[in-house]
Amino acid sequence: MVKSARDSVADQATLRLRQHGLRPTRQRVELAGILFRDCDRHVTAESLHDEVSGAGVKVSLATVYNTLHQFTEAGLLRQVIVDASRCYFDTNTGNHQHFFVEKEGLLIDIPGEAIEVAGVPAPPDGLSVDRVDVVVRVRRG
Amino acid sequence: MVKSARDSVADQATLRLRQHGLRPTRQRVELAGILFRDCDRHVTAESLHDEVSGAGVKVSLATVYNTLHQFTEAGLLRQVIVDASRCYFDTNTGNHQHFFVEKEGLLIDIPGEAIEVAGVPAPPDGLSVDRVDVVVRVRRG
DNA sequence: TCATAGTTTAGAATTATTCTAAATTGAGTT
DNA sequence: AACTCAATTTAGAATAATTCTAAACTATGA
Repeated sequence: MVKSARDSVADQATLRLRQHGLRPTRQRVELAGILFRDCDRHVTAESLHDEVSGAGVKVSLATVYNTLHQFTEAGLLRQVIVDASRCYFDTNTGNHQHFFVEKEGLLIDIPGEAIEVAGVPAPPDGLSVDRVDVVVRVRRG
Repeated sequence: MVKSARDSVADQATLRLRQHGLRPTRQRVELAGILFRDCDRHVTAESLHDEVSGAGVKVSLATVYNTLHQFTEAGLLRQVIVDASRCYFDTNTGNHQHFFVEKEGLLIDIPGEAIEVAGVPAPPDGLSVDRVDVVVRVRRG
């Protein structure tokens, strides 16, 4: 029996999970496989659940939520807040910003080096800057 | 009977509502009075409902939601998206950005002239920029 | 005063998310 | 391979913010 491409994705995922102190369960390996096989993905819990279910894998929605949060804690994902009603997770954890097509719920990365935010005043006393998020809201047409 | 300060706030609110094609109902006048009496306020539906209720005025939460959206449509308010679970409304509709203290749900305005965002790439084909939002996430300490 | 379209409201419905407690499982022992 | 046990998964209930619905109310112009 030869190793399939799928096995290699799973192996990569398993390794990555172990490196981040996460036990590589079947569910986490499947989700990590989907999330990190390709680059720069933006998912919601629902969209990821649909995707993994569509691939014939049985993972509960609760586990998708748990896993997204654990991956975020572990630094494998980053949360993106652009919509009051949905929470997005981004596989790109580096310095970058986003275009957001509200109507379609579509996020597009903007390289961090491209954008520069100048003139941010010092925050009021007792506060320190955590990070600066830029959302470029765009629409068709 | 002399005119009270409260009446004058109500008169201003009434005028403003008429100017924007909104019928000045008791509820809308009360809410507009609270929102626009002072400058630069940031509210959620819940916080505004608490505030108006606390002032002894009876307005349903549904009406607060309706009113916030109508005011936004009319250009009297602007929505601010900084939190995945709550929706904020800002009485400052001009060009400006925000500090956000996540733990406290606190928004602080940054004048639009202060901040400059440079290097935003052209959006992908078929998309045009609606606006650019900057959120400076800050924390105590 | 009347008519009526616009508005308000209580409560039900919806949506995204989190919680709970019981069942299952991964991984290190024996 | 069987055993143990803490970590994980899960179905379904619970929560929270928001929206919807349909009936009651009200501002306004005739």
